[in-house]
Amino acid sequence: MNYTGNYKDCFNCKLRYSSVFCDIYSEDLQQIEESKIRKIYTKGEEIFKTGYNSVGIYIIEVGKVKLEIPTKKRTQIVRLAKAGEIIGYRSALFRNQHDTTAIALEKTEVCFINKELFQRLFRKSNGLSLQILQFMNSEIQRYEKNETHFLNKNVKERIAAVLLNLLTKFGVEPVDQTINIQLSRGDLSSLCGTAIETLIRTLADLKSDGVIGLKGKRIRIIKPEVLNNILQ
Amino acid sequence: MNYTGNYKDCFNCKLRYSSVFCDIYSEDLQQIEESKIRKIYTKGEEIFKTGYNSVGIYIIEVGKVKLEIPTKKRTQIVRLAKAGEIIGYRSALFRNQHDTTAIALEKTEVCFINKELFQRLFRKSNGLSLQILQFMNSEIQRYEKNETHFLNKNVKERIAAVLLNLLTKFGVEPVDQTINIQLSRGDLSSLCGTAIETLIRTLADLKSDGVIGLKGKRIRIIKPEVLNNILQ
DNA sequence: CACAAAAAATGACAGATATCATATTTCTAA
DNA sequence: TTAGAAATATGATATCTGTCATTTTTTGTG
Repeated sequence: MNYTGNYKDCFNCKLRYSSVFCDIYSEDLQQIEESKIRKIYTKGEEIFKTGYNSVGIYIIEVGKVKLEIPTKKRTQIVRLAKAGEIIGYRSALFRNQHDTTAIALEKTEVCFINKELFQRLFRKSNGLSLQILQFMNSEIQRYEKNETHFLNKNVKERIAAVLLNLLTKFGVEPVDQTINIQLSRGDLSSLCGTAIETLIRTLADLKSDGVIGLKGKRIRIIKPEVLNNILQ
Repeated sequence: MNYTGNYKDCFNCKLRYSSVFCDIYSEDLQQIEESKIRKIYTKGEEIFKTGYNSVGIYIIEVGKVKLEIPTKKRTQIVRLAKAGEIIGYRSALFRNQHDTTAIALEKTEVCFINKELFQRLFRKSNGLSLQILQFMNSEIQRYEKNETHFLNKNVKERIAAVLLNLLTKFGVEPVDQTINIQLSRGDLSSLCGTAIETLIRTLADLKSDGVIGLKGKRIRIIKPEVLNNILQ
C-alpha cells in the first residue's frame, strides 16, 4: 500500500507543531528522525492489543484510530485519536502491557518510536514531558465529564453530547458539511453507551426532526443548537 | 476543633513515604515545612468548589474526601481520596478553576501548600513530578475501567464492582471487618451510577443472600467471591 | 431527653431501553 | 457482476431501573 504523498522528514513535519513534540530540541528531533519507523495500517487493522507488551509509541500522521477495552459482553471504545495525536504512550512510559486495543478506523499512517528512545526523550526533554502531562490532564478532564454525563443523562442526551463532541474534535468535510469521521453504528453506540438498535432509532428521530442529516456513515449536524438544548 | 494528637513535622511525617512527596529533597521539604498550613474540616464541609480559582493543594493527613461534579439533576462523585493523597493538584498545576468540589466525608485534617510553591517544587523536583505523573496514569486507568464497567454492566454488577473497589482502597475496620469508609446511600448510589432506591434494594438483596452485612452506613463484605462472580 | 429534620427503607408503577427476531440495504471478494 | 456476508434498519416485547409516594429509622440539636 502506498503512503500519502505529502510526507516530510521530522524537521519539515507541520503536524509536529500541534503535537506533544512541538517544544523539543532539534538534537532530540534528529534522534527521532533517525530511528523512527513509518508504518501504514488499513481500515480495521490492529495497531496494538490489550495485554501485549508495549514496544513504543505511535504518532498518527494520517488517519484515525479507536482505542477500546474488550469485555465479556462487548468492547468499549474509550478514546478516539486523530492526526497529530500519540497513542500507546502510557504503556510505553508506565507499564509494559497495553490496557487498550488500538484499531485503525480508516487507512492510517503512523510514525513509530521505540519505547527506549521515547522514555529517554521523556526524561530528558521538559518540553515533551510537560506536553504529555497536559494531555493527560485533558484526558482526565474528559473522563470526568464522561462519567458525569454517562451516569446522569438518558440516551438521547448522551447521543447529543457525543455528536457535538465529534463535531468539535473532527470538524466537518468542506464538501458536504458532514462530521469528518466515519464510525459504524456499532462504534457510535459504544461511544454513546447504548444498544445499537436504540442508537439507530434515536438517530432516525433526530433526522426526521431535521436536527441531523444522515447518509450512510456520514452525519451532518444541521441544528447544533437543538442538540445543545437536549443537553440543557 | 482539635487536631489529632499524632501530628509530626514534615520530616517526621510517616505518611510522606506513601505520598507523591516520597522522593523529594530535604531542602524542598524544608520549604514545605515552613510554608504549609494545617487545616481541619468537619464532616460535610467544603474544601474547595467547582468554578473557583485554585489557591493550592491539600494533602490529606487524616480523613476522607469526596470529589464531585455538580449537574442539573444531581451531583456526580468522580473520586474518593484518603489519607496520603493530594487533592486539587490538577487545577493548581494546569488551570485556575477547580472542576470538582471537594467535601470532607468525615473530620479531615489536611496540609495546605500554596499554588506558587507547589508549581515551583513540581518544576524543580523530578521525584515529585514523576510521582504525580504516575498518579495521573493510575487515574486514567481507573476512569477507563469505570467507563467500561458503567456502560456495559447492570446495576447489580456495578454495585458489586464498587463494593470491591471500596474494600481494596479503604480496607476494613479491625473490630468488625466492615469497609473502612462510611458513605451515605446517596453517595454510594452516585458512585454506582444508580438511583438511591435501586441501590438500597440491591444492598438489601445482597444482605439477604448473606453476601454482605449492613449496619447503618457500615458495610461488611462477607462473601467477596460472590461479588466477584457477579462481575464474572 | 425530645423534637425536628434528614436519611433510609419499602411499595407501586410507568417508561426508557435492551433484547430478540426479522427484514432490508450495503459492502466485499471471488 | 453477483452471491454471500456484514451492516443497518424496523418491529415486538420484556424487564430493568427510575420516579413518586409513603413509612420507618436515624441523626442532630436545643
